[in-house]
Amino acid sequence: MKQSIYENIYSIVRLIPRGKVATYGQIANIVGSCTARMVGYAMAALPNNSDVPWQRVLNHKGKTSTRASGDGDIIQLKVLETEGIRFDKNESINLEQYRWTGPEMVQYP
DNA sequence: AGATTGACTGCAT
DNA sequence: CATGCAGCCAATC
Repeated sequence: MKQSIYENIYSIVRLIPRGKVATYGQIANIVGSCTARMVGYAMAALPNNSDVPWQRVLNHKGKTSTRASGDGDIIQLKVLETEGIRFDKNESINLEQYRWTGPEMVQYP
């Protein structure tokens, strides 16, 4: 089937291993043909029962960015804790520690 | 076809 | 690191 830009983004997000997270810009960089906004838009269009671990996608601040500032992000935090990710009191994580470098990318200094 | 918006990022302050 | 402004591209009206 014709893979839309969304499908491309979803494929990348599905590749994120457990216990790792990626930023919207990172996903956009891996896809290469979209921007951070597209990733966010794709996530927003994602159904609640999709097989895409959208919760592993955070913003550049290392915090969850859901549409609402209410409970939506709370669910995300809880799921990520189950993944093995620890959040600090500010509900943010160490991006340097949990940053996913990509499906075939290596860690850069 | 033009204007608006959006689960963002980067740089400046 | 927080806040503010600009840039980015696609979807929606």
